[in-house]
Amino acid sequence: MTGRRVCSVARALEIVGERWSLLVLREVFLGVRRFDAIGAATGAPRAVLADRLRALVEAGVLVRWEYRDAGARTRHEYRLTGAGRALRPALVALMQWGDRYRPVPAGPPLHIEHAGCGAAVRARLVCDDGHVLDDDGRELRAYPNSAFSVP
Amino acid sequence: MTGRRVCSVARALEIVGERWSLLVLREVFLGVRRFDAIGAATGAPRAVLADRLRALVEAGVLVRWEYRDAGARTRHEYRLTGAGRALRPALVALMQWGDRYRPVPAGPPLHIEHAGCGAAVRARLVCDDGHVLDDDGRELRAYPNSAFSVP
DNA sequence: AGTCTGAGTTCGATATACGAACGCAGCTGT
DNA sequence: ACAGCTGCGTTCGTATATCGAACTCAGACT
Repeated sequence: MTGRRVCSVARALEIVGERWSLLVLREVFLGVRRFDAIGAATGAPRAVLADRLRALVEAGVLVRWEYRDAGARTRHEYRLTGAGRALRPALVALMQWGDRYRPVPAGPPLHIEHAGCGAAVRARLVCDDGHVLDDDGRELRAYPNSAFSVP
Repeated sequence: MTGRRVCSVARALEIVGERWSLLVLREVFLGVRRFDAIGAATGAPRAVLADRLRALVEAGVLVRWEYRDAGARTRHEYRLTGAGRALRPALVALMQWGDRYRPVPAGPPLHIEHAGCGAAVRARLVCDDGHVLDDDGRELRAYPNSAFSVP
């Protein structure tokens, strides 16, 4: 047994597993950074949105950035930190799963490509020797860390 | 604006975004397939677990598989479908984020490597021409599908 | 007959989510 | 100066979900 809070997926989901959190992050990735705009794009209730943004800032995934448009008062916007940007592969993986297994008639709403060569980009498993693995997971081997063995 | 249910991440999260769903799936990936075992490993309350398993089966991510141990009555276990296995990159991406940004003193609880070469495996963005992208996303270009433009 | 086990259901208490309404600060036009 | 607008939240009352513990049920074993 892997235990409860020992699981890394569980620790990640403590931050981004709340309802709306990942949708908020998706909008920030797309450049939507202001409270009302994020609310409109995701549909999250305002109170929940305020709570999620607070939690994401506290978790170090977003920062509240002060800015001022010409002739306007000081406002805030939310920007990704390094930890936030590191969530991109997870978000892309979920996006492509949605595109494939929950498609909409008009096709994928967002297309992502490699700026260098223009080819479509996907989240895949890659080993540190550079081999790109098959999606069926047959080339994969998983070892539990022995420090977590059941006593 | 990208709209609400138009977002592919949102459609994916309708299935796997409920509390416990991804943790249940992680256990099934690790070979934990029976109700009580999944419950013990995740800590999910039994009623919620029953509900999630039902939803995941209905969504085509798991199947309820009938089996019989020698001298025992018919039982059920939950197995991944193709759609379920396709969630592996998302799960690995979340796992490595948790390992990196929410580490535990003893180190990563699970190590994943390439069976062929033994090198560590990570979820990364790869284009269809085989280029592995940097994690900072600077090599990335995203286009909204014009069919979704605001009228 | 009685016990054990795996796989859920049921139940009352608590926590979260929901949408609508309200608050507030500071700019802008009059 | 003063009303109005806007961006960004907070408050409120209700609906829904989650929680842990207790209960059920079927079939095999003793």
